[in-house]
Amino acid sequence: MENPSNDQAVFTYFNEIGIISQLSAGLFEQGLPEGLTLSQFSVLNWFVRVDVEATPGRLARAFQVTGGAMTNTLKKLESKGLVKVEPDKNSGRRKRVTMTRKGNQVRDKAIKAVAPLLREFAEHFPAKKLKRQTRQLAEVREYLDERRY
Amino acid sequence: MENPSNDQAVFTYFNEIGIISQLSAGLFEQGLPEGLTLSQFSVLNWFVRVDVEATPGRLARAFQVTGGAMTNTLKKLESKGLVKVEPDKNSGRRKRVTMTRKGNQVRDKAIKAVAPLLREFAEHFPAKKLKRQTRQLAEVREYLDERRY
DNA sequence: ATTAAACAGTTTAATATTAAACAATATGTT
DNA sequence: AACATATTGTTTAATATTAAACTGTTTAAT
Repeated sequence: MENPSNDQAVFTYFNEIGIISQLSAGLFEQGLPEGLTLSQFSVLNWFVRVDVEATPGRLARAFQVTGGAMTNTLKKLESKGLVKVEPDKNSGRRKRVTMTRKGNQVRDKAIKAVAPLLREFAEHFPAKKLKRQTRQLAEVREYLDERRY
Repeated sequence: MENPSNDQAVFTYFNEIGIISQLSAGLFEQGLPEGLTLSQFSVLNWFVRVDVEATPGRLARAFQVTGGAMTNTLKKLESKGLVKVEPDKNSGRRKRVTMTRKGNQVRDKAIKAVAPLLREFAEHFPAKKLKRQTRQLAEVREYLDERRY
């Protein structure tokens, strides 16, 4: 063992992250309407924040999930009438995903539903601190993303 | 909307955490021996770091998972001969979980297997920075833990 | 033009997790 | 002592995810 205590520090770090991921996802989903999962909500939110249309592959990459997982998420969203999935006119293998009006409404409803939770959290962890942490986390996320094959 | 940009900051924060959790778990598990999952390894590691024996409930609480999840994890570990699960002599409803010698060996092997990954990570993110972040994360984790019902 | 390789998306089987129902045991109240 | 309640652990059904196999389409090389 070259430096086991450092190893332990790294391990503890990821352990904390894992638990927070689990707890926060649970808290979020409790509040979401229409039986939305966090993944489903995230896709809806993406359409507001990033772009009005996407391919399944682009979404899968954006959320770091497999294509299969995104297929499943989009199917659920489509069956709830929240997104529309059409063949791409320019390419026979791509598809074009867009959010429906209902999708937009449900997303707004979801935002309102989780707002109190977010506010409460923001009171305990001020925006400045949070943003600094987010930057640090983004570095780690980018590193891990590049690190995998 | 009272303060949507703050809401978005909180959401982004948890989003980064979720992705890191996913990526790091994946990287970890790729390296682990005996087909160990991260959960299984974490339990073995716990026996080295925290205590030599435990009840299933104590472990479930330590890792913030449901009892059912821990039952499953312990069954897998038991079937691999890495832990022993016995009835508690003092209480008919509790059980006593301990790590076997093989469990100890496999844990050491696992530590060695992931060490290069941890070292590489530690080079990019120095211990001091990491520990500061870990403290901040622990605050958030504790808050979320108390926050849920 | 053929053919091989890469790419986009889906399907399948396996699995870890959760919530809820359940069984067994212990604790506490009267 | 009897009975209600709480605790501990397991089981069950549902589900989100992954890896791998598969289908269809596009691109590139010869």
